[in-house]
Amino acid sequence: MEYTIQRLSRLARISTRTLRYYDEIGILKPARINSSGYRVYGKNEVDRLQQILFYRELGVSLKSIKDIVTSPSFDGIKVLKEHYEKLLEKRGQLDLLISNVEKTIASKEGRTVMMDKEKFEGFKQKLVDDNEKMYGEEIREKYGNEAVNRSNTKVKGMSQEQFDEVTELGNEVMETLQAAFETGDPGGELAQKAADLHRKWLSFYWDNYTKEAHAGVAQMYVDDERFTAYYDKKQPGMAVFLRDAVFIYTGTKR
Amino acid sequence: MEYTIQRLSRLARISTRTLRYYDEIGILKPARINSSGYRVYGKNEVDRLQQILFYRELGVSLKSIKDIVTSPSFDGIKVLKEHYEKLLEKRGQLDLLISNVEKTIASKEGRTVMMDKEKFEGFKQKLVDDNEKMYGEEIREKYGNEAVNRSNTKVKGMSQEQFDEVTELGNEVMETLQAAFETGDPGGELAQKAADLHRKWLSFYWDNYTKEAHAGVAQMYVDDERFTAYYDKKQPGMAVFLRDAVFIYTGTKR
DNA sequence: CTTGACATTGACGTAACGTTAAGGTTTATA
DNA sequence: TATAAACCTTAACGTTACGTCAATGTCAAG
Repeated sequence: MEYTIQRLSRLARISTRTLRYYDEIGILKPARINSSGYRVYGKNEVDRLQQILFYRELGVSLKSIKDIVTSPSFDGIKVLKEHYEKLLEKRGQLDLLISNVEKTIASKEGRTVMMDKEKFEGFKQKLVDDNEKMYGEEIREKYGNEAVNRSNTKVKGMSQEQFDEVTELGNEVMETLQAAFETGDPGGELAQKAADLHRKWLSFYWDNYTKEAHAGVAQMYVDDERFTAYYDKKQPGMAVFLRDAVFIYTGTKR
Repeated sequence: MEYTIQRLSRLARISTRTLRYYDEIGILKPARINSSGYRVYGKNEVDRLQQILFYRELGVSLKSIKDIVTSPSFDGIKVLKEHYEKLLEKRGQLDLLISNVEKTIASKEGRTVMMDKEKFEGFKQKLVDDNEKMYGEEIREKYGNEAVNRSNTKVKGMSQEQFDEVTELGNEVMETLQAAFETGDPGGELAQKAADLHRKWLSFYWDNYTKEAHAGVAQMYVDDERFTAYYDKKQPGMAVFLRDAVFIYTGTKR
């Protein structure tokens, strides 16, 4: 049995455009072209289309499908498993999203939209709380940074502009640090830039900066798991890398 | 505080391209353009960007976000709720997909890929089973279609080409029926075409066609909930509509 | 005065098709 | 047999939310 493009399209419940597209990208060429230039599909093509649609149904990209159907002995199961992992991740994200939307609707239904001002206050409060957790008695004693004592009040007194600025700076530190991390050299240009940005960032919270305190904090990032978790979030080993960079920056020897 | 494009981009952790794009599509214009043609953003823009990113985080399209942020009194909660429904549906589909992929991996791991031939046999067997369920003793008696007796054997004897053809025809019936349904007129051109296609489709299963049997089957679609469920799957009321069309087609009076 | 960091607009690329547009071919019907 | 209806072709733009050059202008620092 031979099929014109439309007959095949109706059989498979897809558009003719799709079939032409599949021809174009080479995942399903017609068996032959007749004298009028019409595409003619045969049994093999029907089978192949079925395979394609099967994988498509599973959400596999056409690029991956191409790999599957063009190489006869391709490991379809491997592709499927990879795809499966992606799907699970996607569902995790979706779940998170859904719960966020739920919360938002609930809070909006209760009262009017939280004002941005309030949001900022919220952010600031959170920062203070985090600091409180971080610069607890024990850590303070251990590293002796009396300068951090006034950190909290300083944050609370920040204007929104200052807050914006420090937020931006914090982002910059992370960005630079990530780029530096990829070079693998804590004494390199990028890493030193990151250390310098980190100093600037710290200066927002501290009244007076000293190399010793800076190095102390850097060491703390490695020793205290709450900090390590934060810095290693994106890349494991980042906290150690930052410490090494800061040590070099401040001229501290391990 | 005023921001250049890059400072704002770093503050919000997005690219400058994104900000230019938001300007382009009009969801976030800069406060002003300075003498050098640079974009200058102010406090209001920061606030607005925060809103935009908030909704973006929730997966809302920029088009919808535009509606939200441009009209000051727009009902953000309504948009969120609609979006929420979509998300739930999406998760449902995703769950289905995941379980399908799971099953596929499991079955592939057990034995080699199910051959297409086998698939067709599977489809055919399913069709026979469905028919068996549908044309059960009680229905047969009620409508007296002795012709459908041989339906099953006929299906089993089909070649793949015939099978393809009848599948296509079945699809066509549904398509036409849907289009006709939208016109709302069972006596209209489209509906009569659907009835005619339905006759052709039936003829694949029947040895001899009669108007009376055709009308009987059409009535059965309405009386038997298994059929009704099938035809009403896409559009409630479709079964009744098809019956009416077939009644007109066959000249049967209700 | 040069260099580097930053800014601009413009335009192509992405994934998987949908949708015209302009024009040839086959089939059905009067 | 003429013609209309149905079907085929390629070409090319539109879709989403930006990423990524390219070519060029501006500004602060050394």
